[in-house]
Amino acid sequence: MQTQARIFKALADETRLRILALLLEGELCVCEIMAALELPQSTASRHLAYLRNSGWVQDCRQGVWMYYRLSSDDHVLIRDMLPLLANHLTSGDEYAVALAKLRHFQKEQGQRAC
Amino acid sequence: MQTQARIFKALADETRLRILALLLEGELCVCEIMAALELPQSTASRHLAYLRNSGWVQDCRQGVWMYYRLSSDDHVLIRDMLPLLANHLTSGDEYAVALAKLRHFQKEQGQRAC
DNA sequence: TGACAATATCCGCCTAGGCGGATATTGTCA
DNA sequence: TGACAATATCCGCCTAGGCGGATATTGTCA
Repeated sequence: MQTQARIFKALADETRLRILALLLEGELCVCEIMAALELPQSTASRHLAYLRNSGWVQDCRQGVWMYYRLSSDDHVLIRDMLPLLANHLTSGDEYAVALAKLRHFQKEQGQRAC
Repeated sequence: MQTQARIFKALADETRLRILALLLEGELCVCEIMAALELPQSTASRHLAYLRNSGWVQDCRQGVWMYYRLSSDDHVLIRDMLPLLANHLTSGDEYAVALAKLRHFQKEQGQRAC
Protein backbone atom coordinates (compact mmCIF):
# COMPACT_ATOMS: atom_id res chain seq x y z
CA MET A 1 0.00 0.00 0.00
CA GLN A 2 2.86 2.40 0.68
CA THR A 3 4.05 2.21 -2.92
CA GLN A 4 0.61 3.28 -4.04
CA ALA A 5 0.55 6.19 -1.63
CA ARG A 6 3.92 7.24 -2.97
CA ILE A 7 2.66 7.11 -6.53
CA PHE A 8 -0.36 9.22 -5.67
CA LYS A 9 1.73 11.61 -3.60
CA ALA A 10 3.55 12.53 -6.78
CA LEU A 11 0.22 13.78 -8.13
CA ALA A 12 -0.48 15.90 -5.09
CA ASP A 13 1.19 18.98 -6.50
CA GLU A 14 -0.03 21.20 -9.26
CA THR A 15 3.38 21.79 -10.81
CA ARG A 16 3.99 18.07 -11.10
CA LEU A 17 0.59 17.57 -12.72
CA ARG A 18 1.50 20.21 -15.28
CA ILE A 19 4.83 18.50 -15.95
CA LEU A 20 3.16 15.12 -16.40
CA ALA A 21 0.62 16.63 -18.76
CA LEU A 22 3.43 17.97 -20.91
CA LEU A 23 5.28 14.67 -20.88
CA LEU A 24 2.22 13.00 -22.36
CA GLU A 25 3.41 14.74 -25.53
CA GLY A 26 6.66 12.80 -25.39
CA GLU A 27 10.20 13.04 -24.14
CA LEU A 28 11.32 16.50 -23.02
CA CYS A 29 14.49 17.95 -21.59
CA VAL A 30 14.61 20.09 -18.47
CA CYS A 31 15.04 23.32 -20.38
CA GLU A 32 11.92 22.64 -22.43
CA ILE A 33 9.89 22.07 -19.31
CA MET A 34 11.27 25.23 -17.76
CA ALA A 35 10.32 27.21 -20.83
CA ALA A 36 6.85 25.74 -21.26
CA LEU A 37 5.82 26.14 -17.64
CA GLU A 38 7.95 29.17 -16.78
CA LEU A 39 9.62 27.46 -13.87
CA PRO A 40 12.93 28.34 -12.22
CA GLN A 41 15.55 25.75 -13.04
CA SER A 42 15.86 24.38 -9.54
CA THR A 43 12.11 23.95 -9.27
CA ALA A 44 11.86 22.03 -12.52
CA SER A 45 14.78 19.82 -11.62
CA ARG A 46 13.52 19.10 -8.14
CA HIS A 47 10.05 18.06 -9.30
CA LEU A 48 11.49 15.87 -12.01
CA ALA A 49 13.64 14.13 -9.43
CA TYR A 50 10.52 13.60 -7.31
CA LEU A 51 8.69 12.12 -10.28
CA ARG A 52 11.63 9.83 -10.99
CA ASN A 53 11.82 8.63 -7.40
CA SER A 54 8.14 7.82 -7.34
CA GLY A 55 8.32 5.84 -10.56
CA TRP A 56 6.45 8.14 -12.91
CA VAL A 57 9.34 9.16 -15.07
CA GLN A 58 12.62 7.89 -16.50
CA ASP A 59 15.59 10.01 -17.41
CA CYS A 60 18.11 9.58 -20.15
CA ARG A 61 21.18 11.71 -20.49
CA GLN A 62 21.96 12.97 -23.95
CA GLY A 63 25.23 14.80 -23.63
CA VAL A 64 24.59 17.75 -21.42
CA TRP A 65 20.82 17.49 -21.69
CA MET A 66 18.66 15.35 -19.49
CA TYR A 67 15.61 13.99 -21.18
CA TYR A 68 12.64 12.83 -19.16
CA ARG A 69 9.83 10.61 -20.33
CA LEU A 70 6.88 8.85 -18.76
CA SER A 71 7.71 5.33 -17.62
CA SER A 72 4.78 3.00 -17.97
CA ASP A 73 6.65 -0.21 -17.21
CA ASP A 74 7.47 0.22 -13.56
CA HIS A 75 4.09 -0.04 -11.87
CA VAL A 76 0.73 -1.35 -13.01
CA LEU A 77 -0.95 1.48 -11.15
CA ILE A 78 0.96 4.05 -13.17
CA ARG A 79 0.20 2.31 -16.42
CA ASP A 80 -3.49 2.31 -15.56
CA MET A 81 -3.43 5.94 -14.51
CA LEU A 82 -1.86 7.32 -17.67
CA PRO A 83 -4.93 7.27 -19.93
CA LEU A 84 -6.91 8.86 -17.15
CA LEU A 85 -4.37 11.64 -16.80
CA ALA A 86 -4.44 12.11 -20.55
CA ASN A 87 -8.18 12.62 -20.31
CA HIS A 88 -8.18 15.00 -17.43
CA LEU A 89 -4.99 17.04 -17.61
CA THR A 90 -4.93 18.06 -21.25
CA SER A 91 -8.12 20.00 -21.47
CA GLY A 92 -8.15 23.52 -20.08
CA ASP A 93 -6.58 26.76 -21.21
CA GLU A 94 -3.55 26.53 -19.00
CA TYR A 95 -2.41 23.37 -20.71
CA ALA A 96 -2.90 24.88 -24.16
CA VAL A 97 -0.82 27.89 -23.18
CA ALA A 98 1.98 25.69 -21.86
CA LEU A 99 1.95 23.62 -25.01
CA ALA A 100 2.13 26.75 -27.16
CA LYS A 101 5.10 27.99 -25.15
CA LEU A 102 6.77 24.62 -25.56
CA ARG A 103 6.35 24.67 -29.33
CA HIS A 104 7.57 28.23 -29.52
CA PHE A 105 10.67 27.39 -27.51
CA GLN A 106 11.37 24.33 -29.61
CA LYS A 107 11.11 26.31 -32.84
CA GLU A 108 13.32 29.08 -31.48
CA GLN A 109 15.98 26.65 -30.31
CA GLY A 110 15.69 24.48 -33.39
CA GLN A 111 19.02 25.35 -34.95
CA ARG A 112 21.15 25.28 -31.81
CA ALA A 113 19.78 22.00 -30.47
CA CYS A 114 17.87 21.59 -27.22
CA MET B 1 -5.96 22.32 -12.31
CA GLN B 2 -6.02 23.11 -8.61
CA THR B 3 -9.19 21.09 -8.09
CA GLN B 4 -7.45 18.11 -9.60
CA ALA B 5 -4.41 18.53 -7.38
CA ARG B 6 -6.74 18.67 -4.39
CA ILE B 7 -8.45 15.48 -5.45
CA PHE B 8 -5.12 13.69 -5.84
CA LYS B 9 -3.81 15.16 -2.60
CA ALA B 10 -6.51 13.22 -0.81
CA LEU B 11 -4.91 10.03 -2.14
CA ALA B 12 -1.45 11.00 -0.91
CA ASP B 13 -1.88 9.32 2.46
CA GLU B 14 -1.94 5.66 3.22
CA THR B 15 -4.65 5.88 5.86
CA ARG B 16 -6.98 7.65 3.47
CA LEU B 17 -6.34 5.04 0.80
CA ARG B 18 -7.29 2.36 3.29
CA ILE B 19 -10.45 4.24 4.20
CA LEU B 20 -11.43 4.66 0.55
CA ALA B 21 -10.80 0.98 -0.10
CA LEU B 22 -13.20 0.10 2.71
CA LEU B 23 -15.84 2.53 1.48
CA LEU B 24 -15.87 0.73 -1.86
CA GLU B 25 -17.81 -1.88 0.14
CA GLY B 26 -20.51 0.67 0.83
CA GLU B 27 -21.60 3.20 3.42
CA LEU B 28 -19.83 2.98 6.77
CA CYS B 29 -20.02 4.90 10.01
CA VAL B 30 -16.99 6.31 11.79
CA CYS B 31 -16.94 3.60 14.43
CA GLU B 32 -16.86 0.88 11.78
CA ILE B 33 -13.88 2.51 10.11
CA MET B 34 -12.12 2.88 13.44
CA ALA B 35 -12.67 -0.78 14.18
CA ALA B 36 -11.67 -2.10 10.76
CA LEU B 37 -8.48 -0.06 10.50
CA GLU B 38 -7.68 0.21 14.22
CA LEU B 39 -7.54 3.97 14.14
CA PRO B 40 -7.92 6.39 17.04
CA GLN B 41 -11.22 8.21 16.82
CA SER B 42 -9.73 11.61 16.12
CA THR B 43 -7.60 10.22 13.33
CA ALA B 44 -10.54 8.54 11.61
CA SER B 45 -12.67 11.64 11.93
CA ARG B 46 -9.97 13.96 10.66
CA HIS B 47 -9.25 11.91 7.56
CA LEU B 48 -12.94 11.57 6.78
CA ALA B 49 -13.28 15.34 6.99
CA TYR B 50 -10.36 15.68 4.59
CA LEU B 51 -11.99 13.26 2.17
CA ARG B 52 -15.24 15.19 2.39
CA ASN B 53 -13.54 18.51 1.73
CA SER B 54 -11.78 17.16 -1.31
CA GLY B 55 -14.98 15.75 -2.77
CA TRP B 56 -14.35 12.05 -2.37
CA VAL B 57 -16.96 11.35 0.23
CA GLN B 58 -20.39 12.44 1.41
CA ASP B 59 -21.68 12.22 4.93
CA CYS B 60 -25.15 11.57 6.19
CA ARG B 61 -26.10 11.82 9.81
CA GLN B 62 -28.26 9.02 11.16
CA GLY B 63 -29.03 9.97 14.72
CA VAL B 64 -25.80 9.96 16.58
CA TRP B 65 -23.94 8.07 13.87
CA MET B 66 -22.26 9.68 10.92
CA TYR B 67 -22.30 7.57 7.80
CA TYR B 68 -19.81 8.19 5.03
CA ARG B 69 -20.03 6.98 1.46
CA LEU B 70 -18.15 7.55 -1.75
CA SER B 71 -19.55 10.40 -3.77
CA SER B 72 -19.19 9.83 -7.47
CA ASP B 73 -21.32 12.75 -8.62
CA ASP B 74 -19.17 15.69 -7.66
CA HIS B 75 -16.23 15.44 -10.03
CA VAL B 76 -15.69 13.57 -13.26
CA LEU B 77 -12.15 12.86 -12.21
CA ILE B 78 -13.33 11.09 -9.07
CA ARG B 79 -15.89 9.10 -11.00
CA ASP B 80 -13.20 7.96 -13.42
CA MET B 81 -10.80 7.11 -10.62
CA LEU B 82 -13.14 4.87 -8.65
CA PRO B 83 -12.90 1.74 -10.80
CA LEU B 84 -9.16 2.12 -10.84
CA LEU B 85 -9.05 2.33 -7.06
CA ALA B 86 -11.26 -0.72 -6.87
CA ASN B 87 -8.72 -2.59 -8.98
CA HIS B 88 -5.67 -1.51 -7.09
CA LEU B 89 -6.64 -1.07 -3.46
CA THR B 90 -8.59 -4.22 -2.78
CA SER B 91 -5.96 -6.79 -3.45
CA GLY B 92 -3.33 -7.38 -0.81
CA ASP B 93 -3.41 -8.94 2.62
CA GLU B 94 -3.81 -5.74 4.53
CA TYR B 95 -7.11 -5.03 2.87
CA ALA B 96 -8.38 -8.53 3.55
CA VAL B 97 -7.50 -8.20 7.22
CA ALA B 98 -9.28 -4.86 7.47
CA LEU B 99 -12.35 -6.28 5.80
CA ALA B 100 -12.38 -9.23 8.18
CA LYS B 101 -12.14 -6.87 11.15
CA LEU B 102 -15.00 -4.84 9.73
CA ARG B 103 -17.24 -7.90 9.36
CA HIS B 104 -16.35 -9.08 12.82
CA PHE B 105 -17.19 -5.70 14.31
CA GLN B 106 -20.47 -5.54 12.43
CA LYS B 107 -21.50 -8.98 13.63
CA GLU B 108 -20.55 -8.16 17.20
CA GLN B 109 -22.48 -4.91 17.17
CA GLY B 110 -25.39 -6.35 15.23
CA GLN B 111 -27.92 -6.38 18.03
CA ARG B 112 -27.13 -2.99 19.53
CA ALA B 113 -27.02 -1.11 16.22
CA CYS B 114 -23.98 0.66 14.81
C1' DT C 1 42.80 22.06 -20.05
C1' DG C 2 39.71 26.04 -19.62
C1' DA C 3 35.35 28.13 -20.62
C1' DC C 4 30.74 27.42 -20.88
C1' DA C 5 26.01 25.33 -20.87
C1' DA C 6 22.66 22.25 -18.79
C1' DT C 7 21.38 20.24 -14.84
C1' DA C 8 21.50 18.66 -9.87
C1' DT C 9 21.97 19.66 -5.28
C1' DC C 10 22.41 22.64 -1.19
C1' DC C 11 20.61 26.01 1.75
C1' DG C 12 17.57 28.54 4.82
C1' DC C 13 13.05 29.58 5.18
C1' DC C 14 8.14 28.48 5.51
C1' DT C 15 3.53 25.93 5.35
C1' DA C 16 0.43 21.98 5.04
C1' DG C 17 -0.81 18.55 7.28
C1' DG C 18 0.43 14.17 10.04
C1' DC C 19 -0.28 12.36 15.05
C1' DG C 20 -3.30 11.20 19.14
C1' DG C 21 -4.98 12.83 23.74
C1' DA C 22 -8.24 16.22 25.60
C1' DT C 23 -12.24 18.67 25.09
C1' DA C 24 -16.50 20.37 22.75
C1' DT C 25 -20.56 19.27 20.18
C1' DT C 26 -24.60 16.83 18.97
C1' DG C 27 -28.30 13.56 19.31
C1' DT C 28 -30.97 10.06 22.03
C1' DC C 29 -33.39 8.20 25.62
C1' DA C 30 -35.15 7.55 30.32
C1' DT D 1 -33.28 17.79 31.84
C1' DG D 2 -29.31 14.80 32.83
C1' DA D 3 -26.45 10.99 31.46
C1' DC D 4 -24.34 8.89 27.87
C1' DA D 5 -22.62 7.60 23.18
C1' DA D 6 -20.77 8.98 18.73
C1' DT D 7 -18.38 12.24 16.50
C1' DA D 8 -15.90 16.71 15.58
C1' DT D 9 -12.65 19.89 16.80
C1' DC D 10 -8.75 21.80 19.43
C1' DC D 11 -4.14 21.57 20.85
C1' DG D 12 0.85 21.25 20.83
C1' DC D 13 4.19 18.87 18.62
C1' DC D 14 6.68 17.24 14.55
C1' DT D 15 8.00 16.09 9.59
C1' DA D 16 7.67 16.19 4.57
C1' DG D 17 8.21 18.86 1.25
C1' DG D 18 7.23 23.54 -1.10
C1' DC D 19 10.10 27.79 -2.76
C1' DG D 20 14.01 29.93 -5.50
C1' DG D 21 18.80 31.80 -5.26
C1' DA D 22 23.51 30.05 -4.81
C1' DT D 23 26.65 26.63 -5.65
C1' DA D 24 28.34 22.05 -7.30
C1' DT D 25 28.44 18.70 -10.89
C1' DT D 26 28.80 16.97 -15.45
C1' DG D 27 29.59 16.95 -20.33
C1' DT D 28 31.25 19.33 -24.61
C1' DC D 29 34.13 21.72 -27.52
C1' DA D 30 37.94 24.69 -28.99
